[in-house]
Amino acid sequence: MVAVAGSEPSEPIPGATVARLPLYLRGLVDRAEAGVETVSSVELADLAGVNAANVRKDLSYLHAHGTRGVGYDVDHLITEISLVLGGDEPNPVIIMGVGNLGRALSSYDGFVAGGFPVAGLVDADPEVVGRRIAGKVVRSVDDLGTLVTETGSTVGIVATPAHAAQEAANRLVAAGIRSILNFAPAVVVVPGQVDLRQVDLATELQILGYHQHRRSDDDPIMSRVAG
Amino acid sequence: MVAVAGSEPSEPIPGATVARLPLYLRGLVDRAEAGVETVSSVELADLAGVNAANVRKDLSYLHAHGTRGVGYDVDHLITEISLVLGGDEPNPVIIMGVGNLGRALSSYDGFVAGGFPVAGLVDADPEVVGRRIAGKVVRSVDDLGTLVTETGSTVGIVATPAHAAQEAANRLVAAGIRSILNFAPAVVVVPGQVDLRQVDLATELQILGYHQHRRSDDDPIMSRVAG
DNA sequence: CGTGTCATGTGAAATGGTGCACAAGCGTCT
DNA sequence: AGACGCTTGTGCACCATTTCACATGACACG
Repeated sequence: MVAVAGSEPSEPIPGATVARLPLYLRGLVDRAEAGVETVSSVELADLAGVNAANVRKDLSYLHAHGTRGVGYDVDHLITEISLVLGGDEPNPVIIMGVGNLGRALSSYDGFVAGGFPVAGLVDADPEVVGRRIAGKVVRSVDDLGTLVTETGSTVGIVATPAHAAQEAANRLVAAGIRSILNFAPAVVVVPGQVDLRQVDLATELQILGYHQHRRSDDDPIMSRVAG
Repeated sequence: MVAVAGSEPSEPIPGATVARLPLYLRGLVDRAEAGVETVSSVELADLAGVNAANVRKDLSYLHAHGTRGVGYDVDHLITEISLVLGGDEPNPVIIMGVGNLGRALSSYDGFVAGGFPVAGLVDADPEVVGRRIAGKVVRSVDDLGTLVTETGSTVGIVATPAHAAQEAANRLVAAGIRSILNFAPAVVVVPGQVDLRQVDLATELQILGYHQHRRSDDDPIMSRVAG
């Protein structure tokens, strides 16, 4: 059961680490633009808002080693992390659903900057199909297959209403999409080969709500102690 | 050092559990609308996409007990979870920054449905201030204090560009906001009494990118085994 | 009223992640 | 050349969370 592979066994990186790599990357790019050549794990930890030991352990999973007494080479680390996060080439995405949220995402700069240019917009509503949004013509769901192959997209974003989310995901999968980011407030099920992440805006607020509600229960007493 | 409190010591609920409560709530509301009276932990687990034992343990933290052999009372559970998540009353929110994302969030239905109506929009750009978006007039950052007290808001959403995020958060805190949801791709620091959650759209895609990139390395070999 | 079936509630093991503390290594300065 | 200061890399212990497995209890039916 040992790796028989050809190129790289590439030890699996813990999920928690992967989730932090983009943060590091952002901090590093920032520093690179400021002309800095090296960063210590402490600086990077500050930049990302995490513990320094955590940073070192995270980076030890990549093959990007630092220099003791000096720190990490900024440029080298940037290329190393970029490589781990989806290769070096841009990864075009398809957005399903151009309602309020879909439209906002279509022109979200962060996607392009992160290497995920928006390659196409798709909507089920015939009213919307054909209209030009953020410089792109909205395509019909029937064109999804062609759109995916044309653009070579492998990532899909679901920004439909909740009731249409599963259907949208199904179509994306059928069209050959490998990764889906779901913004619809609905649980979506996909086959095992497909990677799915959920971003639920209302849920985030509700989580905040818990802590706030909880605090206001205790505050009358606690504020005298902790204040 | 035992609890001296008046009303409820309210044992702290684990963060991971709190993050799942909104999911349960959504599933429960769905079932309630379908006229169902009781759900089992297995059904609820399906609805939320988690393990059934996990559901039971989560619910055991609330005081909502189920009935053995039957399941949980849907209505009772709904009110119980709603109560834990920020009380029963709606919690108005202020949105800082009405760019693409801010505008989309202003008219996002899920917020109202989740008990978080948008109470006000704020922007730093004098061009935008005074304009009407999603039925609300955009206010100046200088009016933030008044806006917060007027509306009784306790939650703030940061939807500004990255470079303005920390400043926006600072102002929210100064205005008395207790919870902040940050959509800007920047690490924001807030005082300890303030609760902060980060939602980073580009980061989510990059995380997906890792798995996809990783898979395409292994796939030629793995697909024969796992397929 | 007794029995069977079903679903909850929970102890305990397994897993995953975090953070401390320290040894090892690199560069610099004298 | 030698010593010192700084920073990495990591073993280890701690904590949170997940999951299994099972005893406990409720309901229904004969």
